[in-house]
Parts: sequence; C-alpha cells; structure tokens
Amino acid sequence: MTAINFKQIEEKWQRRWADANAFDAELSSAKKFFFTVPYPYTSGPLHIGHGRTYTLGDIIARFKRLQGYNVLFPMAFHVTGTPILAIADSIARGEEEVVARFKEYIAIYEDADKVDELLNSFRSAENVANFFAARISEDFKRMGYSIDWRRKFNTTEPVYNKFIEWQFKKLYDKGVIKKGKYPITYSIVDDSAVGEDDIEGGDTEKVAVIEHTAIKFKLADGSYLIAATLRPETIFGVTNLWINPAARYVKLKAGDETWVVSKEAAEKMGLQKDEITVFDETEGSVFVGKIVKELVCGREVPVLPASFVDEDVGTGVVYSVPAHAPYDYIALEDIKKSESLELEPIKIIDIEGYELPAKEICERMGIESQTDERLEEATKIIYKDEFYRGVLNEKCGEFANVKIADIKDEVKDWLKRENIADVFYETSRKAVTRGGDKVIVAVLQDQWFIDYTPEWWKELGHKLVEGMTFYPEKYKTYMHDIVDWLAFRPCARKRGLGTQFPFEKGWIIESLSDSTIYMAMYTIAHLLRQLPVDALTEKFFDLVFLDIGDAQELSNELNVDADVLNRIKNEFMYWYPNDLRHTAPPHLSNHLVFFLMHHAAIFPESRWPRAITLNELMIREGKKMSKSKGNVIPLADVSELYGVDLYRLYCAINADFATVVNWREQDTEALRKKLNAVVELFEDSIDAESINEAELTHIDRWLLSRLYRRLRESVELFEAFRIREAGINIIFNAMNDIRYYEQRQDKDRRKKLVRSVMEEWLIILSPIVPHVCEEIWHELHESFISVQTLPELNEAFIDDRVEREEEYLVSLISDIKEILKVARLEPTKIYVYTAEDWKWVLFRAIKDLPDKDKIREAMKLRKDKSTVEFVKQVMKSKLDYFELGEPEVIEREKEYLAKEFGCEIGLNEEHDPKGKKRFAVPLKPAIFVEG
RNA sequence: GCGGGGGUAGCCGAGCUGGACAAAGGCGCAGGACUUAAGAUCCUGUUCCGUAGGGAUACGUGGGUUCGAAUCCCUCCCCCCGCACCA
Repeated sequence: MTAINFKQIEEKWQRRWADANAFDAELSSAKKFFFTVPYPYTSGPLHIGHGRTYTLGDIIARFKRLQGYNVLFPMAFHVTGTPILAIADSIARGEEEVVARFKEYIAIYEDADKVDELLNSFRSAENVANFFAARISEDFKRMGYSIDWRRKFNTTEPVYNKFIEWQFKKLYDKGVIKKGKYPITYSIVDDSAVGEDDIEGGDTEKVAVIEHTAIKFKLADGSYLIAATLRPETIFGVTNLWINPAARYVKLKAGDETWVVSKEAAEKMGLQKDEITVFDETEGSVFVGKIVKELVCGREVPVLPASFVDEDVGTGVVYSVPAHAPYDYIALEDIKKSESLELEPIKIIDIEGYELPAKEICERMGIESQTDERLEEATKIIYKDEFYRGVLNEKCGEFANVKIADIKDEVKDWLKRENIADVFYETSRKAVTRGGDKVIVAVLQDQWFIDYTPEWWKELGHKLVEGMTFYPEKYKTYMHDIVDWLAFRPCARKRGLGTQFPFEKGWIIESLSDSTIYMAMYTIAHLLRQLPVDALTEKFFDLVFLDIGDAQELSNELNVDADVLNRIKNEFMYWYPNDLRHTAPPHLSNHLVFFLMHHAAIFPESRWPRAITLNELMIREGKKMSKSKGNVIPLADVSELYGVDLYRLYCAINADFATVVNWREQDTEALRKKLNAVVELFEDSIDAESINEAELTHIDRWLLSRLYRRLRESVELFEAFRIREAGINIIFNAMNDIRYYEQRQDKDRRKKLVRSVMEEWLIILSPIVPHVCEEIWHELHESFISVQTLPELNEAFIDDRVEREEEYLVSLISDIKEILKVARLEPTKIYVYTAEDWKWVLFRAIKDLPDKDKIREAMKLRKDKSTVEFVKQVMKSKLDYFELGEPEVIEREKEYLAKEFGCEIGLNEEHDPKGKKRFAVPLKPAIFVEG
C-alpha cells in the first residue's frame, strides 16, 4: 500500500473546486442556508486557534450542503479601527519590537529577500491590511473552506462606507445615537485617545480607567487641598493629610474655588474638567505642618510629609486613615519616632478577626518600613476583607452599621452632593504609549454613544434572542443577561480607519459598531460593484433591505436600471436572514450582542438571525497560544506540518464546541494513523464487487446494521452540531466495528460490505475531511463529492435482532473468558446451558414489573422453590429483556466458539457434574468448563 | 466581588436528563502475534481481592437526598474565562 500524499491531493482538489466555482452560491428554488463566520481582522496572520472556528464553520456549511440546502458561505475582511493604524505608525517610527514581529509575519508567507521591501510598504496602513487580507484568503483556500469568494469586501471600501452610513442613519432615526461625557485613556503628546493596542504592554497588562473620589480639605486661606481616594467611606477615620514635600504643587481655579493639587494632577484635571486655570506653583513642603479642616465632621487635621506619596498618582495629596490603611499606619509610626504627635488611629470599620486592621496586618506580615513592597499586598488584603466583611461603625453617622460593599457608592454620591468631593479619573496602572508618551485619563465632553437602554429596544432584543437557537444552549440565557446589561457604548472615535461619522465631522465610526449587520452586505456585495458609489443612497438601501420605496421611481432618481435594483433586492430577500452564525464565546458580550440588537432595531422580525453556534478556543500543549510565548502555529503552516484534512479532523473530533481544545503533537500522530487507516480501508475496498443480498450471513448483516446505524446517528448528531460525536461515530466506532468483523470473518467479504456502504459513508465524512473524500469519490464518480446530496440511507439494513444476537455472543464469550481466567483452566470442553422454556415464560411475565412485585407475580405462575431463586438471579443480573432464540444462536456459532477457545462446545447436553444448569437465566446461559 | 465553566484512572479527555460505570476514546506502560530487526499494524492486560462468570474500594473535600450518585442539593478547597468601548 502506498501512503497517500495529502498535500498533493489537497492542492489538486482546491484547484479544481476553484476552477469549477463549486461553492459560488446562486439563487435557486432549493431551500437556502445562509451561514456566516466573523470576518478576520487583517492585522497579522491567523493561527491554528483561529482556524478552529473557521474549520468547524466550514464543516457545518458542508454538512448543510449535503443535506440539500443551497448554502451561502461568504467571507470578508475587517480593516477598520486603530490596531492596523497603530502598526503602520509603529513601523514608520521604526519600533524594534513591532518591526521584528512583522518581519516574522511576512516571512511566514514570503521569501526572505522580499521581507524588507514589504516591511517598508507597511508604513501605510492600507498596505498592511491588503497584505494580510490577501494572505488570509490564501490560507482559507488552502484549508479547503467552501467559501463563495465573489462576495468578499473589506470594511474600508467606499461601498461599505455607504452601507455603514445607512445603518447609522437608521439608528439615528430611532433616537439612539447620543452625545455625552466619557472618560478615556489619552495621550497628551498626541492629543488623542489611545486604545489597548497603542499602549506599551497593553495586550498583556490592561489599562483600565478608574474613578477616584477627590475629597476637599479646607486650608486656612479658604483654598482646598484635594486628596484623591478609592475608599471615600474611610473619610470618617481621617487623622491627617500626607503630602510629598519635594514634589511640585499648583493652585488652580476650579469654578469659583481654589484647589491645590500636584502639578501632574493639574494637567490631568485640565483634560477632565472644563474651566481649570492654573495660576501658582510651589513646593510641597510649603504645606507641611498646616492645619486643614475636613468637611464631613469639621475636624481639624494636620498636613504631614510622606515620601511614599507619588505626585503622579491621584492628586499628589493623600488623606491618612491609619486605622485601616497599612501605608498610613506605617508612615504615622515613622513620624512618631522623631516627633511627638498626638495622633492616634481612628477606627471606623468593625470587622471580625481584627481590632485595628492596618496595625495587625503590618505586624502579622512583619512590615516596618514605608518602602516595604509588601505594603501593596497588605493594602489589598485589608481592602478586600473590609469591603466584603467590614461594617461601618457608629462614628460614620447615617452610614453606620452597613456593610462597606453596600454603602460605598452611597457615601460617594453623598460626598459629591454635599460638594465635599469631586470625581477624578486615573489609570489603573502607570502606562505609556508605544511611542513612549504618558497615558492619562481625559474626559471627552462630546463623545458619541449608542444608547442601548431604551425599553423598546431591550424588549425587541429579548424577543429576538428568545426566538433563536443557541448551541451550546447555555449561551441563550447568558445572552439575555447581556442584553439587559448593555447600556451606553461609544460608537465613534477621533482616530482609526473606518467610515466617517455622518452626524459630525472629525469622528470615525468605531470598528465594532460598524460590524453589526454586515452579513447583509454579503448577499449583495458582488452586485453592488456594478453600480456607481453615488447610487448607494439611503433610499437605495431602504429599498434593498427594507423593501421601502419603489424600484422604478428610484431607478430614475439614481439613474440605475430598475432591473438591476430588483435583482439586488431579490438576492437580499432570498438569502436573508442569516440562518447560522458560528463564532467564539469571547464575542458574546460585544460583537454578538450588537449583531443581535442592531438587527432587532433595524430589520423586521422575518430578517432576524436564526441561530448562533459557538466554539471554545484552542490551546497548545496545555498552554494558551500567544505571540509572547512563541508557541503559535500559523494557519499557513498547517498544510505543510500536518496536512489540512488531519487538522480538520483534529478540530472536529478532539473536543466538543463547549470545550477548550488542546492541540497536542502526540495526539496529531495518533489521529494521523487513524485517518490513514480509514483511507486505506476505502482504497482497499473500492474495487470489490458488490455483495448479493441473498448471500449475507449473520455477521455480514451485523456489520451492515452497525455501519448504517452509525451513519444515521451521525447525520442526527451533525444536525445538532455535535460534530465531535458524529465524527467519532463514523471514524473511531465504525473502524472498531470493522476490526471486530475481521476477527469474525475474512477480509474479502469485508471489502464487499464496505464497498456497499462506502458512498454514503464518504459523503457523510466529506464535511470533515473533504480532500481525501473527494479523491476517493473520484475513483467512482465524475462529480464533486463536496456538492453531493446525501441519498436516503438504506434503513432496511439496520437490524436490532442481528445486533442483539451478536451482543449475546460477545457477553457469552466474555463470561467464559472470565471463568477461564479465575479458575485458571485449560478447557477440554465447554458446556453451555441456555435457560429452559419456563424461565423464558416467567422472564416475559415479569419484565415490566417493579422489582418488589416480581417474585409474587412469578410465584402465581409457577409455584416452586426454584422460581424464587430464578427471579432473584434475574433481578441481580439486571438483564434488559429482548426475545432471542438462544439455542439457535449458539448452535450457529458453535464452530466460532470452538475456534475461539480451542475446544469442543457442548450445548444443552445432559452432562452437568457441578449442577450449573440451574443457574441459567434468559440471555445469560450457564457455563461449565471441563479442564 | 459579579457572571460563566471546571476539578474523573500515570496523562489527555468522554460520561453528568441518577441505575447495565471499574467508568468511552486516545496517549503512555506491560505482555503477545507479525518481522532478521526496527517501525507500522493487530490482539490481551493496565484499582485491589477471588480456583466459576463474583466481591470490595474509587470520579477535588466534607455532608445530605435516594432502594441506588461521577451524575441531584449544600459546605469548603483549588483551577480557568469574561467584566466593556477593545479587535
């Protein structure tokens, strides 16, 4: 047998599918199935983890095709947003890390001598996008995906811009596009928003926007020292302020008040609030020793120096709560060593297990110095303990006796209402852009949002979700929750690639907001190219998508043939809605919920999406795949390293959708052997002549029954998206059946039998491993297997009785083996005694009775001591009832049994020296071994 | 914390609408067949006890419900994912 050259046949069939436009979907009278997978973002190569989703998607698409659906499976490319722009900028700046990474990426696809030139072209975002879009589409072709490529587009094309504009107009008309304030991460140097991808290390260590409460402390001159805190409820326990004597502080006008904050904080405030004017700058030491009045209880507390205060975190002023903050406690103790101070911690939180929490945690951890790094950890421990278990005590006025977790926001709101506090935003960690500029938080005063909160919208959303199918099902409930949780979402940015925001110049539509209903584009994208872009007006899309307006009228207005308009509209009307979208769970709370909500808002119910399937991610050798770990396998290498069908089989069989799949080299090898064995089986059987039904033996019938049953089950499993089980059934289990058969029968007969089920088998297998199936199929037929429809399976071969008989035999053999093993016998003759007729009569009579009634009922029929013994045996052996002519089966298989055990078999003979006969029960014969 | 998912044999992983489960499948390991040999393939075994098809103990921990629990409920411990404006 020659090993099949997978790579060669992959290329061959991919080429032939492409030449024949095998997967181009046209309108027809057949029932349609419009299937989508999210378009890839073209900022780099895809890896085998991404491939899992696309591969399972393709398997579904191919399965639907064999079920007779007219399947549309299109693809496009996502280009909008900031990452690609950030990449181009980084490359233009010559950032080493990015340059190195992209050289590597290019080298995946190109010869070494072209790398530098291409990299140079990557200074333009457009070139980055185009390069990867082209390579990814090559990858997809090489994976054998059955995509209709005529409909591809990318999200920066004018056609797409027009489509997105239309969509936003529809939303605007619904009144959900709004303006408001919004805090964002921001670079002062660039004067623009920065996203995760612009931040140094932003992909591994996220930077969040954190809301601090900025509390005012009144100085003698009427101005305020502003101390920012994450724990406003501790204001009741303040004993003093901390200020860094060496840092620079400024005075600023905020409204009609004068505030003192660090110089850095003032700069941030300038970007967070209107009307901030800085007018004076001094050193922190100026304030040391002054007395300030806290405005909650009106107590007077001193300002003390502290080295741990960072002028670039918060406002550079910190209020001290030594009872509950480890930093404050240690700093206070330090000062007390050199000066005599009358300050004592004020305990305001009662919590089990602590008297004075800050003191005790420091003592427990052995922290004694302000510079001890473990102070951070101590703070976290206390914070967490107090937040969830702590209760404010009687010193906290109206907030007393309430858990911190329940009262924190109320305290914060109250402080703001009383004008004792303001809001101050800070990043969750210190961060810089990839260009090295500081990242701070700015508040946009006029950010555009989509407001998902209107009642009507939520209701539609829930209705849509309720009417959909989700697999795995648990995601349906989850999606309802997400619909409820969704509120305001910024939908435009100042920077990035994308469509101009139609309602205000200078804004670009944010890239998840432009990827919500784009499936509609697939239905018509290839036709739109025939039209001038100017013709893609609001009325045009209204006509095509919503059937509003008249084609003839619009034809005159746009100067476009009415037939063309109708053709486009018909195409949309035929394909829409999206019957199934297949993706991964991380998209649930962003892309998918927008997908659903926007459909709910814009389209009538008949055009709402029908189903969503989701598969978990892929890891490799137990670890997450990531660039930084260097353990990524590019999709482009799959063909070379493993072979596409093997990869597809792995994706299909190794885990259910709901499970993270682990890519293990070792397992790929095991699977390769299995795949080879299957291919070999088919190749080996292909020339066999068909078998005459009249000459089928019991075991022949058994094999056919098993195989047809498996095929039938697999179709049902596929239908339910249980691809893993379907695959296991028609590969692993079916191969086991054949192996078993070969032990029972000779190979030539097997070939004939396999040949007789082979075509159906191949068709059902083809969604998973299309290339080898295509190859084998073509030894029999001219047409593509990939576009075959599965014929009716020959159900007549599925025969319960035949399978039961074989089961019976197997269990008899295993019983005998067990006896031989335990008794350590070399058999000279094996006696088998089947149950006598009266036992069968009773067996039938009591089979459906509950255990407790069985003996009584049996005794009614046959009054004898042996009846009781028999019924007890039946109950113990938990036999599943079915009718079987036991002696006939054993008689028929006597020869086989004799061969199996190398001795004579006696059936129901008188000879019974050990009195075993009486132990026989129906379906479980008694056995005596002589040896 | 909130929300979601888990913890199963040496390993990976099914089962988890309660009963036929000592627990699929794969890997590993051991023995055997084939082979000059290796590889590949196939067979057998892989908790413990047992000279008759049986029994005992097992599915993170500790309880509970039940005639019966890996499967249902509760306690605790541990792990993973998401918590947004970012594709």
